Amino acid sequence: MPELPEVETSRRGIAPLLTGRRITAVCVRQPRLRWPIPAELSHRLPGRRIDEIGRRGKYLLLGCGGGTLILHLGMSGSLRVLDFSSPPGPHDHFDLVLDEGRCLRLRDPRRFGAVVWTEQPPEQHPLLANLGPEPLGPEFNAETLYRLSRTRRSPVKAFIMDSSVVVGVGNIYANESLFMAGIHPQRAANRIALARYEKLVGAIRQVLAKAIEAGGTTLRDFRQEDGRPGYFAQSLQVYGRAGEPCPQCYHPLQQRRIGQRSSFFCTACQK
DNA sequence: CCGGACGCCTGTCGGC
DNA sequence: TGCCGACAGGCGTCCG
Repeated sequence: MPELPEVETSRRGIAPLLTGRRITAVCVRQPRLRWPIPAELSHRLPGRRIDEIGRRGKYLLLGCGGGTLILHLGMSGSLRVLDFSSPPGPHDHFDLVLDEGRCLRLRDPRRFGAVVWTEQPPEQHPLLANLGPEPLGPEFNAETLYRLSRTRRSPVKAFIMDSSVVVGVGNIYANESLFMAGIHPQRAANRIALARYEKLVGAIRQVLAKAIEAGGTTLRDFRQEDGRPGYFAQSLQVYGRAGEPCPQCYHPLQQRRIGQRSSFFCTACQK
């Protein structure tokens, strides 16, 4: 999916178009996503104003006067803002219809995404309550990561993809960050020194920030809100590049499954 | 508490 | 050309 840079790209794209707009209706074409889209949305949402568009990890938060619509893009979701009259595609499952004839349209071929409504503070919702720090925020630092890692014997790649450790780092950016930090993805998290976590924290920050600047990574499904792809795919150093020469040392890049996810790395540069 | 496996879906691609 | 299995950006849940 959409990892943090793609979700943040979506947030930045839709925010100026949605903030302050009034919701007039909800259009559900396929309610069966990760969880069923609640039927109550059709009478809870119309009339509300969208006050702000936030993000927590890979969750988008549409604050609407007293409640929050939580959106998740799953593996294949994307959001567009367009005229409600434009014909929906086969995987356009959900529209938030706005005043002035426009809508926020969720497309999600694999339907691992989610649309959830809560009237509690969103950070208290069970989906968000146990999330770790934002990787681009001040609470994400090497000391915390190091301390958490001491009891974790699983591969460091799985460790940084654990959303209770840090949010937003998915398979692409975990691979890229570990390459930049020179750490082998399979190394046990508790066998990495503090100094190397310093480097890893810097790498994660830099990779995510650059990817946001590029509008995210489009492999197949992801689109920015105006339909353009993200352009970070051309900056990927190792993801999807098995057999190609390492950008640092020209050894062929390796691919291996670690924790059920494809992992790409250089055995010469990453220890 | 931790770690690993599974399932949810559709689309695409490579091999035979 | 057609079929079939493997795999794809996530993550909640279950089990040992």
